[in-house]
Amino acid sequence: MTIRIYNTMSGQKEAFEPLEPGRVHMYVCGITAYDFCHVGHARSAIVFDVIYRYLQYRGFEVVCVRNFTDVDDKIIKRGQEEGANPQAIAEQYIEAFYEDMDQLGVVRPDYEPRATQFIQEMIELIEILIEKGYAYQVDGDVYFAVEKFSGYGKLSKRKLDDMIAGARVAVEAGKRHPMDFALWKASKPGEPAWPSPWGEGRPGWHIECSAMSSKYLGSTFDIHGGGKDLIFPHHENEIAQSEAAFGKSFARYWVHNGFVNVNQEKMSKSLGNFFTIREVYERYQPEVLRLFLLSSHYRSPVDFSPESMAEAERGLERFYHTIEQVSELVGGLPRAEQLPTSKDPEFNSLREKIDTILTRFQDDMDDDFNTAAALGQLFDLSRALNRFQDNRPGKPTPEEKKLLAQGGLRLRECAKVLGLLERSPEEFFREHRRMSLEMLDIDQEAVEGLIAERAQARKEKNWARADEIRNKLAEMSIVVEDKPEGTRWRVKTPSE
RNA sequence: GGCGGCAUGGCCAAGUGGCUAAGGCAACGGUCUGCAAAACCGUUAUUCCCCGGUUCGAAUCCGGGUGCCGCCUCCA
Repeated sequence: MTIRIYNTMSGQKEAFEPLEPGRVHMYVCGITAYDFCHVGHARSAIVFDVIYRYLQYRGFEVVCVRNFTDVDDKIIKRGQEEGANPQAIAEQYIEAFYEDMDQLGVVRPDYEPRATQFIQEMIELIEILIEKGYAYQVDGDVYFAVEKFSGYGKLSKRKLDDMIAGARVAVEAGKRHPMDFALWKASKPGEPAWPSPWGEGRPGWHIECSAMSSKYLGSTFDIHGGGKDLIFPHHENEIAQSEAAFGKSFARYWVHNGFVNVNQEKMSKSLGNFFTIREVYERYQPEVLRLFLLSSHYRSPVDFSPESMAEAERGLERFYHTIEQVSELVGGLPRAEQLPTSKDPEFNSLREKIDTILTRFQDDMDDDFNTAAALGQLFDLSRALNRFQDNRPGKPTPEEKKLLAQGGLRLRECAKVLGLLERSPEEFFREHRRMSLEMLDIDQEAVEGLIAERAQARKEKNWARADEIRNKLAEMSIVVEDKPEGTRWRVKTPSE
């Protein structure tokens, strides 16, 4: 079975064959560091994090590059507004980006270059483009001449004529064609500037990705990714620059993630309907956001809402509950072993589920990284594990324990590829409780006092009193669970 | 105006030519429980926006319609 990837260039799923067998070179467009990241950025990061993890899981040696744009109009503007140096602004938001991403469990790519570290390479690239007649200089600016590149529009499926027809295109003096874009911009006083053959200036946005990708991955590489909104003009322009300069085809598979919506509309700065990642962390654990975002296919839009986040939270509780139960029963999860055998049909039914989970998971993931379907397989296994334990009220036999342990282990093995269930259940539930109590402003000791009081009442079989306390706790959004070994409690979040 | 995407049960969401249309959430009934909760079992789409067509056979392909969204300016 091979991996199939939807390629924006062809508009179809294609069998994935890297340029060099066993090795994958991928480049992902990162952020422009001028503000805190929102849920849309989180989606992109998570989608490509999962692709990165999965390709490694499938045995590829992956070299992944994700850039930071640390020089650009928005950063400069922000600097002016705050009276700060643009470089400091970029630094500050790159730092914030790492804080957000680390919590989300996004693995760091192999290389994370910043545009300003590659000024010389960009200048060299622009010189090649001028030499080859693809670019021209006007005063201190250099533009790419889109008409010279015959393939312009092949990724976004547009024709130059159509583009100018409907849209208002910035009329900039000196451009030969309205769609020509800047490779180099002359800097105004007070703006960041680097010396160049065309005078003091700074690079245009698109050129950095062409320069950095070729530097780390070669002029032709396997996967290029980013949000759907980058297809035009950013990726179209990258193709034009790179293919014009190197005379070789650029990225082989173009992967684009869909948007995060709010009430069916794209989450964006301009609409003001965005939630920063750190705002989300005030109410939910980062892992909840991750599960939510992976519950839909990466190319589909997802609607961000309290309801869907609550749903993801319940889903996580379910998974961790299963792992907790299994761990308690078998005493931690040991190493991977062969699955034990038995003649018992129930045993074999679970054994079958466990035996096939890895291939079922892989089949779904191979099909264009279908995380939603893959998660379905994991929920299915989770339920099977719960069922088996539920139907064995007595002590499990050593063989049964072994089977359950392997089931728990494999559940985690698959989840890990999605960046999920990497913590202990205790940690998850503790954190869940802590956040809920804080949000509802409930005192933990008060709750525990009432629980103890109720335990006493129950001991005396004073059910009326016990229920009275339980009702009181319920009003505080506390749900109790009486277990043979004692009473547990959890906080019911308002959205539940 | 140009280009592209989406429409599946109460909600979320897989499935893109053929076994009983995954899975999650919610609801209801049951098992368990002092009663609950959690967990488990069962029930909830003869049907996949509408109308035509192709086919032995379509949610899946083609044509038309309706609705929603995105890109064409910075954007993950």
